[in-house]
Amino acid sequence: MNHYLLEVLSERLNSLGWPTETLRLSRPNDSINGDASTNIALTLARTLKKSPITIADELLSGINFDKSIVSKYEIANPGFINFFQAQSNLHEQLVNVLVLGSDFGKNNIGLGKTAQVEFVSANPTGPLTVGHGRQTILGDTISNILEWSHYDVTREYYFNNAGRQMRMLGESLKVRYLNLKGDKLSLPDGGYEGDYIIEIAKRLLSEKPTLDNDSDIEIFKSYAEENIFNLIKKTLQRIHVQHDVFYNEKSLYDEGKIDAVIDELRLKELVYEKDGAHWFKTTELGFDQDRVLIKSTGEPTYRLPDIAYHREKVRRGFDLIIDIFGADHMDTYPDVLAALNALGTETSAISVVIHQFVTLLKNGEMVKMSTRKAEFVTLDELIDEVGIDVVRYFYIMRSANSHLNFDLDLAKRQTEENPVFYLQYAHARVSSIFRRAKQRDLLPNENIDYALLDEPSTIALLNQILFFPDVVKKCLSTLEVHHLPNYLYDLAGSLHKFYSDHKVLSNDIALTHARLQLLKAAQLTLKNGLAILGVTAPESM
RNA sequence: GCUCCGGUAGCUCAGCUGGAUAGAGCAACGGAUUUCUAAUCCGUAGGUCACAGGUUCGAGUCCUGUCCGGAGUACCA
Repeated sequence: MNHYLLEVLSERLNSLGWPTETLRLSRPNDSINGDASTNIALTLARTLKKSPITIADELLSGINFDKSIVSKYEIANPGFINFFQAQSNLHEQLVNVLVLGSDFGKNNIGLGKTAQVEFVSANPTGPLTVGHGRQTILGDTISNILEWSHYDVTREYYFNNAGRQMRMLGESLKVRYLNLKGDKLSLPDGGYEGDYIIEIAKRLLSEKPTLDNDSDIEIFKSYAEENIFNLIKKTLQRIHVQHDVFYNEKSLYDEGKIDAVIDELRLKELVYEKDGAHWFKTTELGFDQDRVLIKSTGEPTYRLPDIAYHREKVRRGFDLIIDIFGADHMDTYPDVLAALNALGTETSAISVVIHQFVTLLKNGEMVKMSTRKAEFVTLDELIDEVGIDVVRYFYIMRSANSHLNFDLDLAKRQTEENPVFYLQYAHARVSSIFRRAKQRDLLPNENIDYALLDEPSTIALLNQILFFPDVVKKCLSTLEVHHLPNYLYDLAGSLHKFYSDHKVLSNDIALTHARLQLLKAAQLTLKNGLAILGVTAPESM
């Protein structure tokens, strides 16, 4: 109906010579105000110098609405125009949903386009923590939304296995290894204290028992890296997150991409030397302080490879490039974008999604998290406690802009009053009805009398179902995926309400068939939505 | 100091590009089950949308300022 309304309304506005820019339709909060509403008369009042009511009158008087689409319209104070959708039109759309089936909710916005989503990107220094979890699920869900919009999506994990951190990791493993052999060495300053290092040391000892203090640190480093990466990948696999590309920062060095960036920035006179370090003249680009690109030790900071990496992403030709960062990386990307712009690289394809932190509450107290000090709860532990579905749902049910309070104790004990179960239960209930229907040989009927679907909670459910594609589009355009779980929760609510209002399988065969069609649509919408979230839609619970 | 995010019911949070009487869940209280799964449904109660100005027909939503909480402001990533 909305398409139709926008079309006839703008046509009428044009013929009156009135501006159409502010023409919008919205869904009234209260269905008493119709199924669609426009404030066009209010917005035109000023420029036309007429009362909104008069404008609305004039506007509507020249339109003959198609009765099979718009059953009724009215002008409401102070000047809204409300439209009521014809039920037959609603029922046509229901049929359409059923035809689309598992494609219902998809759109073609990304058809023929490519997208790259970079997320997780944790360096292999320790297992994924509860903190990484948010980004992991956020990135994967955004990727799913993109795929639902027919983008060709590359999920990418960017990592760095060189530098100070990794050396420290190697040192830490070496110490733990030698400890196992009886050596009383203690961890270096800033070493990794986690027990997982000891586990890896044990494994290394059994595989290569002859290493000693003089052994090449490289052996320890690469062994630690390999083991930790396997750990990370196993965790990702558990929650069904699969990256297409693991991009090693090192390749940027090997292929001369890093040198190219610094050379070109130097040519632009945006780099200077001070105290033995190479500085990026960001003040010249509008920032309040300059940044180090290459430390006095000769090692680049993360900033330089980040610039090279992003430049490379743009070169790879993606139509859409999405970076998922935690709030702690807030400061890094403006510099990177500024550098790219200075280098003449187009940055309009790049979007950055910043998510706020996850605060973990344990026994009502905040747990401080640090990988190095091993003060953290791993993502694996969380999955063990609450399960994959709950983990995936919890991480994205809230806006990425808000801090996420993850109360561990609550999450553990809450398994029965969890929103995700509310959703799944709705799906299972419907499945149960279909099992019963099958037992009674209520097979799909070709002549459905959709006009029988006219009770309030039925119409409400149908409207809710039809809203799904818009929600997907909203998630896409805003990259805020929490709208989806919120929507699905409401959908489940409409479904539960319908369930308690109406018995589906009854002696009224015609009505039963009509309701089964509606349920089929509701079920597939839930299923499609849950699929985007990566949450299972159980047949029974 | 500066940059970014948040401040909405006792708690955790929604609130679509400004719209009509600000909504859920949890917690509290009351009700519904000879019925397709009660992990459900219905009802009651709970609000100065941090505060103060501004913009306009209209502001939780936009602008300015203040206060509170968080993140950053590294030759860590």
